[in-house]
Amino acid sequence: MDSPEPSQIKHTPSLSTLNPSITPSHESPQVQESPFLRFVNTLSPIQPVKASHVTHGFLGLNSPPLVFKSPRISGHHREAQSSERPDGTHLSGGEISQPDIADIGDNCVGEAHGDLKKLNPQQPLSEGFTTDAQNDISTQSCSPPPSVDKYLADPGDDQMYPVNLEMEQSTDAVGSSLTESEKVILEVDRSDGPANKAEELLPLLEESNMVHHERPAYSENLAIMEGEKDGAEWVPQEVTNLDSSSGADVFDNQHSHDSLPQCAGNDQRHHSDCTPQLMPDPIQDIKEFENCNEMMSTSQVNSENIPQDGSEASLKHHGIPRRCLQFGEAASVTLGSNTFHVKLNATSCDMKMLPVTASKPPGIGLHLNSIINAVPLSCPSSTGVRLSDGLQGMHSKSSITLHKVENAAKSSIPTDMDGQSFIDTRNKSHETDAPVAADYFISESPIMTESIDLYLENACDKRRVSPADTENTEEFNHPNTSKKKKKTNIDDADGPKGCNCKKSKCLKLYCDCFGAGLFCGEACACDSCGNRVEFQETVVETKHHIESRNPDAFAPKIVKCAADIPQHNMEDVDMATPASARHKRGCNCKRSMCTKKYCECFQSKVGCSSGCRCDGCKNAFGKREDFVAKEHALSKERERSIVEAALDEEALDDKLHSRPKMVTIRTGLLRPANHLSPVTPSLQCSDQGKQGTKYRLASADSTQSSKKSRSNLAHTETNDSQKNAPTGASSKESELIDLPPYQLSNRCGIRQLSGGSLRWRGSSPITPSINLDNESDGKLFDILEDETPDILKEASTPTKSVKANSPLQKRVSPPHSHLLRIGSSSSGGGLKSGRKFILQSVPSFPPLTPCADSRVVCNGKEDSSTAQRK
DNA sequence: GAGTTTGAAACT
DNA sequence: CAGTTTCAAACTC
Repeated sequence: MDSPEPSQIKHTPSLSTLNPSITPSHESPQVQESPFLRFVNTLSPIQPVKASHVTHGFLGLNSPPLVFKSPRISGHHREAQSSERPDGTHLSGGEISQPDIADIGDNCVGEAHGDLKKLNPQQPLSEGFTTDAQNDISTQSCSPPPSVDKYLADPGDDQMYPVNLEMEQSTDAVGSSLTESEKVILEVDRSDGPANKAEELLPLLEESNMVHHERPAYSENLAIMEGEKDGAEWVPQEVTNLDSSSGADVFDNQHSHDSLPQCAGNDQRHHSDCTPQLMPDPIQDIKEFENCNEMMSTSQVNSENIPQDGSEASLKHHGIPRRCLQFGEAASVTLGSNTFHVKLNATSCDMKMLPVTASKPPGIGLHLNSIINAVPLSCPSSTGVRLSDGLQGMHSKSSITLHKVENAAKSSIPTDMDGQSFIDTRNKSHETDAPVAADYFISESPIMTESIDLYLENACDKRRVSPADTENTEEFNHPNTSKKKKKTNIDDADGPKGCNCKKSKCLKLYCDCFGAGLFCGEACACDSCGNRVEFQETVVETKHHIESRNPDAFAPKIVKCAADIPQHNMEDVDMATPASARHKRGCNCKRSMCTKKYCECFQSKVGCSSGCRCDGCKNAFGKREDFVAKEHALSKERERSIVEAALDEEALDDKLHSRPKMVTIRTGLLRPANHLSPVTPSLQCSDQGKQGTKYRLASADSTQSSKKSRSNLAHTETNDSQKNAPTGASSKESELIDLPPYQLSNRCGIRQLSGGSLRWRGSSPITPSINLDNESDGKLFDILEDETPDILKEASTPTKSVKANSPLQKRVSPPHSHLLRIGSSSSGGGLKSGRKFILQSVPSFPPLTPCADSRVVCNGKEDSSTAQRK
């Protein structure tokens, strides 16, 4: 009781603030009296119950203390909770619960209020309160959690609610009695068993607290349920009332099933009406729950969620639960158990789809795994996607783990996480992507780079190590993952292979592990390895040192955009490279003829490109000669199309003004983005950087830009000689500066992209995709021209979505520098990730991007230089 | 498993 | 920037 007041105080405000609707019930009598509430009260008790859910949720919300209490165990735990419960309604379990229950049973909602009021003079009880009171009563054991429950875990929560309802009704039918409440208490302890199981199931890292809260309530409910069941069969009746379908079976099921998930499932079934909860399958529930947890743990919840939830409890804890809550709530809102379930899934799906910006950062840490998973789905376009993907991955993982987990203890969960990494390792794509993902993270949060790297490394280690570790991971275990695979590794199955460094201490790029940004692990057979977690500082320093010399040192060597490059791409097809990927730097093979793994291109399973300096290239994935020839051909075609387009536009100049985007190629040819269906040229970043020629694109509004661009015709094509020379474009850029704001904006976008190479994408030549060259960075956008078949080459080579070959294979490391550059380069928009940018017709780009800024951006040199330096 | 070959990375 | 050396992986036997 002591605690309740403070808790109440705390909670009250929060509640009111959070949900006006909620507040009325508990503390604001004024609100309570609202006609609506009255009406509700007048309604069948069932409805109030529904309301109760809400209230519970709030109560739970209100009761952060509960969270703190969580560690407590069963009986005491409960009491403490009850005492702490914010609402006066939450009287001490013994005292309040009994009378309350009696009241409820006898009087239903309205009367209960009075009783409750009496019981809790402290709090102003209102009619609205009654509903709450019921909730509280029913839940008293449970009530606190509701909010918590919701936040913590959907399933659990869901379960709780239905149970509560039943409890209430049961109490009514049975007739309230202290004895029952006592029983409940006693049984609660018993119920702990199941609850514990549930906890085990719960993957939450921190869940313990949360779980405890939920447990007691849940356990109590179960206990009550059981007790009542035993005592009387009313329960089924009640159930039937609530839910025609489920009925007694549910109880039976609950009975039989101690595990939460099961119960939850049952509950869900039962309470489709009253409570949203509902995961038909306990397993699914668990999965969902785990997913939520994972989500939470990994992503740490969106900021958005937090406010909504308004949970007072520790953010951390709540964070996870909140995620769950959202899902749960959404589901609950929607309703029927089945529907709910579906929706829950749907929501999860949606979540996947959603671009969760906030989540990213959080996710970084954990979950490289998730990231990795995510990556494959959609190359690196948007973090949101990744996350979502990651979520999916999470789901899959969780599902997988569940089976194991059910029997297993909590500890299993972490293993699962590891398992994820394993999964990743299996799939080449995943592995390869991992670094990419990391890159993205890095790009987005440069600060995180180091940590990210570590994660990656750790992940790698896990990969290597874990497979052996957990049986569970068997699935994930890569066949190659045996400790020292040195030479076993390989192509398709590329498992993580360890390095075998003898003299470099694994602190040079010679070391594949180091080069991939990974720590050496068990799989490595290196001597005097300095690339271990213990030596993080050294490793980091070394990395910095290397990057200082070569910013791209840790960038993925193979750049490819699987997603970005549509089959349509002539280049891709022509290139004959599998994923339309190319080695960033190109190989320098002299004797191997690019037919052996000595050749990085070959090893990466990509064709050689113009960037290669190989002799007698016979790369099975694409000969350099062929590549060049094709590029050349393509470039001509493009020119043609461009010219045509330009002509067309000229005719349309008047209209063009309205049109947002023209991409001007320095060749003087205008490319009407408009031609392309949506006027959106996609830009891709390509890393060829040093080697390749760099092309600059200037996009501006169709007419003006085109004109200007024409004036600017000077096309700067840089051959390999230009490698690092960011210089030159500035003068050209100046021209661009004059463009109207929106034009500028467009430019800026392009600039950000400022990739060196252009690439036409899409079936129609109209849609150009611009590849960003790391090196080209900030430079003016060069126009693709005939003269520059190389351009095409480049473009083809590295389309930007970075995809490294299996890191394990030969390295794919997160291109910090690369991404960072990009981000830096894009002063205005900050294209941090190597995303593909689509120039859309943005009629008037908000002046937000001041011309000056754009100009600055336009100066490729500066951008590039700064970016690289960064 | 030892030795050779190869080419990238590092160094001058 | 070119040339050389170092290094470790890839390859061969």
